[in-house]
Amino acid sequence: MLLNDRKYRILEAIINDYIQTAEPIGSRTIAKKYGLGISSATIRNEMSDLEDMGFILQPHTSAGRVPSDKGYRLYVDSMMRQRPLTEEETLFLQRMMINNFNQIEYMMQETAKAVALLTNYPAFVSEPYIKKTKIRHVQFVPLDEKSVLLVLVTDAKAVKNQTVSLPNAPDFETLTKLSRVLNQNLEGQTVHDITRETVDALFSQFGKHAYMVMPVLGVIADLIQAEDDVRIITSGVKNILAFPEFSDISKAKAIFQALEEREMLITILGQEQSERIQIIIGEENNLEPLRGCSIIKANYSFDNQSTGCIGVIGPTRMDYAQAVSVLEGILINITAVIEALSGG
Amino acid sequence: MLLNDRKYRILEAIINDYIQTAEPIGSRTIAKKYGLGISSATIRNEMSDLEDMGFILQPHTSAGRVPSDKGYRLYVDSMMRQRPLTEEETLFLQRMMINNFNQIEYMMQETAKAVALLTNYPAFVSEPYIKKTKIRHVQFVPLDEKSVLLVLVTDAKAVKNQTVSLPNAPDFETLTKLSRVLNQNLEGQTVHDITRETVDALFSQFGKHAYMVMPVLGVIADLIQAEDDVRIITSGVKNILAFPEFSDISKAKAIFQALEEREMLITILGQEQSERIQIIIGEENNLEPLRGCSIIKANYSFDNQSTGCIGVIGPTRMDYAQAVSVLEGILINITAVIEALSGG
DNA sequence: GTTAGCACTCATATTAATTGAGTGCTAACG
DNA sequence: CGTTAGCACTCAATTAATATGAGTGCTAAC
Repeated sequence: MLLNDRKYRILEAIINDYIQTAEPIGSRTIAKKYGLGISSATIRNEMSDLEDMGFILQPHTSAGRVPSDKGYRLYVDSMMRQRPLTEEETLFLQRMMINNFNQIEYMMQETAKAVALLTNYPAFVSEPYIKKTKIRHVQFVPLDEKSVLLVLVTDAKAVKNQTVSLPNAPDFETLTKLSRVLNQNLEGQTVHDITRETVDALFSQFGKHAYMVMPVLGVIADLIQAEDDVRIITSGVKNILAFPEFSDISKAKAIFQALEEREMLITILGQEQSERIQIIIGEENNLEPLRGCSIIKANYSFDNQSTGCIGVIGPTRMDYAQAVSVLEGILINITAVIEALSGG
Repeated sequence: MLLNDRKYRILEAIINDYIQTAEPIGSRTIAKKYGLGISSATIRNEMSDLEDMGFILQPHTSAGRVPSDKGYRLYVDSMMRQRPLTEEETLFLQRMMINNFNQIEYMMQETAKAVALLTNYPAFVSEPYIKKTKIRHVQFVPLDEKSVLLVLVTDAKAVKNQTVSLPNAPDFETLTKLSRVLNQNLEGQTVHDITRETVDALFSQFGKHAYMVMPVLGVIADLIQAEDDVRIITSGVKNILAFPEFSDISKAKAIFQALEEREMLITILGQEQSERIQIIIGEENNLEPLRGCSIIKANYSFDNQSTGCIGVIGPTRMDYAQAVSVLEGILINITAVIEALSGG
């Protein structure tokens, strides 16, 4: 059952208006505000049809109409108009990314902040996820008599470091040698690649420093383990307070609660990653605490191997066009920056 | 004008009750709930006196009484009873600190989280602050053909790293040599200590890799600069939503706003650091957006050189005893952990 | 000095009345 | 036949009127 042009335009007016005002909208208002050239009575008839079709609904008999999830779905699928980012916005994003390109954690943090700022919705970003992180380089850095810093660079160029406590730490020269030994044996491997033979080799090549082998391998395993966990960062959660939908403190609290729970976020992010940008409207997500919220997420990938996603969450009445535009802009710019920096 | 025992006990009852219920309390309730052995009429007379003295006040003529800032001041200065942390709480804190001792940033983050969790108030932690960070160790770590990772360890054992982009990066051997050169020239210095002579020396000792000197020094300067900035981390800001004082969304929003502004936080933290634990009640702080809030902060120091503070913020009616207990516990445990790890 | 008793105050809760945005239906119109 | 004017009807939200009750201060008696 297709919508005729008039119904289509009326629905469009209702949704646009509701996204802006959060108030149910009536026939008379539509007639006055959106010059469609028909009377309010006609609009009433059409609205009655739209309601039967399930695109809009009435909070109560004497109120105006409000878009339903199905209505929003139609909207995002076929009537929403995206706008490209302004030059300013693009510049802002690019500058941020270039500044933080080498520190993946800051980059995520800053990206989340940027998205929250540009959309005015709470934003979340999941770190690039690689199934099996490989060791690209390990190196000791002297710290003091009883500890050595171990720096680990992964194949995704993430840099991690952790102190290894030892009864007494070797000097700079020795550490340099040991660093070389470590690299010769471990470079290019995942934690699971490390065999008994490798460990044996390390023990013998470390010579009188063999006592270091196990602590060091432990730290490496920990660091990679931590790297293999998906990290999720949120920003601007307080933005939710600006929407009348959450003027009831208990609802606001529920959102805060939800966005603080890792499990919840992972569930959100986990859903299929096929599309470039995915929109989950209202009841389409089946997480109890997030009923009445919509989620927009953009899946990005990195070197064709690590993937992650960036998204925002808001009331079902959120400004989809705006949010999608920003996320789209981020995707484009991430790609651009990565290419410029790694390709150039 | 000293309070007699009876007035003292009545005031105590009022404050304790108000901290718990957030409702003005009347004479009859005090008589019934807190068996002081006197009638409500007597209590009324005493309360009238207490009001004249400025310890309590009446929101309106026919309401009960509420403690004034002056009342709270008396309370925290002389009638509040601290309780030691439970064994569980202590264990929780110590475990957290030991786990994160070597990664100062995580440690701060986790400390803030812990304080927020134990007190149920928003918490903030400022990073240990050293006026002039000294270079303890610098080292190159190979990354790829066009970049080298620079790892910097400061005298506070903070580890920082940043990629240096170069037209073509030297190999491992060379980097090791250059690392040594760098250390010989820079160890123990602050950024301001670096003289023209030092730079000249680097240029000549770097030989054909002299082109690296300026980029490297730039990165070092940046890292130390960033380190010299005070960082402040907050956690559990949403806890504020649990208090009826902030059930008005706009007030909650103001707090969120305030705690997101670095400047504001620095002002809070900046105030005199003489006392071990400092309590700022209501109007005693003169930051407009935080009117009606109290702040409790604990100043810690680290190796007698770096200092910072940990605090919570809440309604003036906050549970001072509880919050002070937790902060006191943290101070004790920080010291204990530091001594155990560095001394042992 | 303490307390019972009473008149008084005033925020809050309750109820009632009013308003007005919005609907659906019907009948007339081009 | 599709469109529209008109009208009766609905119901959340606003306003006004009223009642309630927790609390006070004061006075007079114990």
